[in-house]
Amino acid sequence: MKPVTLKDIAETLGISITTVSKALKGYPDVSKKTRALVKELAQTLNYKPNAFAVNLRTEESKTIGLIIPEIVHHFFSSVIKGIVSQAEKKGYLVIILQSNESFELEKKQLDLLMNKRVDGILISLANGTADFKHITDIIAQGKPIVMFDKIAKIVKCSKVIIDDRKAAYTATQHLIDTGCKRIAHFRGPLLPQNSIDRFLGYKKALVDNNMEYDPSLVYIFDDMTFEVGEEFARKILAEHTNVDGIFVNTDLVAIGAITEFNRQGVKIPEEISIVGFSNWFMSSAITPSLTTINQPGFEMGKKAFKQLYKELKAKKNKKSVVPKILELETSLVKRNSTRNSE
Amino acid sequence: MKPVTLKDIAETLGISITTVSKALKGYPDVSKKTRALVKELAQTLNYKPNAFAVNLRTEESKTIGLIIPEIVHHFFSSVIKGIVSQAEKKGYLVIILQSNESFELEKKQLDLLMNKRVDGILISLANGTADFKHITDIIAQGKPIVMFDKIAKIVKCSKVIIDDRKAAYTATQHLIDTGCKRIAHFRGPLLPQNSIDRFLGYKKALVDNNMEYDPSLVYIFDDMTFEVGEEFARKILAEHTNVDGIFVNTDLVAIGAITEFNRQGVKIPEEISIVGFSNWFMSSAITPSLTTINQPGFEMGKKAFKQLYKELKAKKNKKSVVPKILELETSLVKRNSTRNSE
DNA sequence: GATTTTACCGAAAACGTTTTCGATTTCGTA
DNA sequence: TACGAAATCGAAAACGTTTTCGGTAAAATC
Repeated sequence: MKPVTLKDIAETLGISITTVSKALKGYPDVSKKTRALVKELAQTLNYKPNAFAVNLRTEESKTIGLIIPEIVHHFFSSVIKGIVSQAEKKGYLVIILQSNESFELEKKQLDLLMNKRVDGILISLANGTADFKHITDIIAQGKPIVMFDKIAKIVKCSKVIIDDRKAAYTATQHLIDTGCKRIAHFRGPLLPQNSIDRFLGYKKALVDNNMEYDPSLVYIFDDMTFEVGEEFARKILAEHTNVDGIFVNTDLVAIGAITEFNRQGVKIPEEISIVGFSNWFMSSAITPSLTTINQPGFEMGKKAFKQLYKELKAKKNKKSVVPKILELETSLVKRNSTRNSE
Repeated sequence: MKPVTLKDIAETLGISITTVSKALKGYPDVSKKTRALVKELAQTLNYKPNAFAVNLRTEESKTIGLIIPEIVHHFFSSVIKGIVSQAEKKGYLVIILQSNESFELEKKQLDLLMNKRVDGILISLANGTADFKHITDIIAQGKPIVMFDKIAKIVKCSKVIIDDRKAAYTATQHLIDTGCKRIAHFRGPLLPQNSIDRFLGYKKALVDNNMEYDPSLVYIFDDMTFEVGEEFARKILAEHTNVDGIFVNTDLVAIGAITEFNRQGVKIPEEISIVGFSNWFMSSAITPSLTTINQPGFEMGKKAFKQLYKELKAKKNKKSVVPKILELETSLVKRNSTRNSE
């Protein structure tokens, strides 16, 4: 009934606990014979080291924490998958918590993870997070932490991101290249860096092409829902009949807009061209299929863990690490919601 | 630098470690005065109990494991969210692993969790899992485990499910009630219980209504993708021109089919009515919106954890638990992919 | 045969907590 | 004053592992 321990093996073999431990861990100072004996008995008794004891002794749990704003979200769940798959390969398990886009909750979850003494932390910031003391405190304690996607530029730690500004620039430029003259932007919330950068990329593309930047063409939404896309599509039709292109912060909203335009008989891309962001799998399914920016979530998760792993290793060897910014490549996926560029 | 321990507090206060521990944990045999002193110092020193030591001593980690076939999936990510949110309320953290619908991986992940000595396990079986020794072994060891969604009826443990057969029956009956005379079924893989039950519900509805059950109208798919929906829609049009209703195993595939029918100019619901399964949020977004069965993922996650929690408590009090089958209510969500029932 | 080297083993401390149980002090009451 | 009860405290064991360090026995060297 009780799980078998080193002591059990030692006693039945008439040797010391020390030797058993060393035999199992491949220490050189134990004879071939006893090593074989120990390993065999451990096998037949189905011995599994008590993780709690190992944790206490080694001061590490081979467990990392992950804080994410929202689990039910295609992009984030892809990231989770990337993290979990990579962590598993290196023998790490991952504890998931959700901040629900709340700063307060984010702090609380971080605290939980620290109390559990996870070896390291992966985090994508909540939209509302503007104060970073909870993060810098952790860094000060020497606990490895890496941010991804929704990051804070000001905080000194490793990050894995995409170049939102460049990607948004590319998206907007594509609208311009395919003949759009008046381009609106469905922007995300005011705060998170992504949202800001995508907006800036949009704006810069306009300016670089000598097109007027008109603030009234920027629609801000807090909730990234399908319905918001529908609503903004209606607004555009009502308020700006001359708009012939829209760069949307995220695919889901873009698809909502497409649905509404379809319903109203507005021709895409002839009358209005649309570019989304994320390359959600539904964007190739909708009619017309959505031109969008591919945002590699799975890859981001993998890279984020890999970086954290490096820092965990470094910490073990008492080496210091210089924070690293990993920028993943994005690409424009041309589909049928924009015209052909000649 | 080093985290503060009970010893640190004891030494600066000139009392024993025992008393400090008792003061913090509210034992009655410590005076108001020292209790206050200890608590205050603990506060100012920001003392956090070493989770590793607590784990070792108490033989529990306040951590549970969760194994899921696929993280990037709307239904499952809803379940995850339900589990995590509920677990957090009770002070539990959750470790997520993914079986990738592989039996071998499932076994391996279960092993990992057992080695980590999680307090309990939540699992939704992989499609390929037909042998359950890895599960019963765990039950035999007295570790609480509860299954959800994709379960094994034969295994004696608590489960939280929906009545797939009944829901499928309702869905099919709705097609019949709205005038469909020849109803096809896009069925999931052969193995998992859900897939079987939904098929059986479909079949029973036909028989109960004196309609012919025609095996050639049942299309089996292994991958639940949008593309499969498109493909089967084409097949239906090619092979069975008289089909006027389809009950589809899952919304994503149904939406693929709708897209293809739209493309081909087949009128929904006039020429072909469609009912899906899951109530994925996109099913209200597509045109025509999809009539479907609402499958409460978040709720399922919550209930699954609650049941596990009960069993964890029971185990602590050395009480035995009788496995419980929790059946969640589903409902038919009528939308525009089926006709009005008069 | 004496000495050094090598191979092998185990005692013991340590990680930080929880909890039992016995010891001491304080208090109330006769 | 004396005695029992109540209040308060601490020593010590225990959880199971890892690792240092010293010790003994065997093998190698001269």
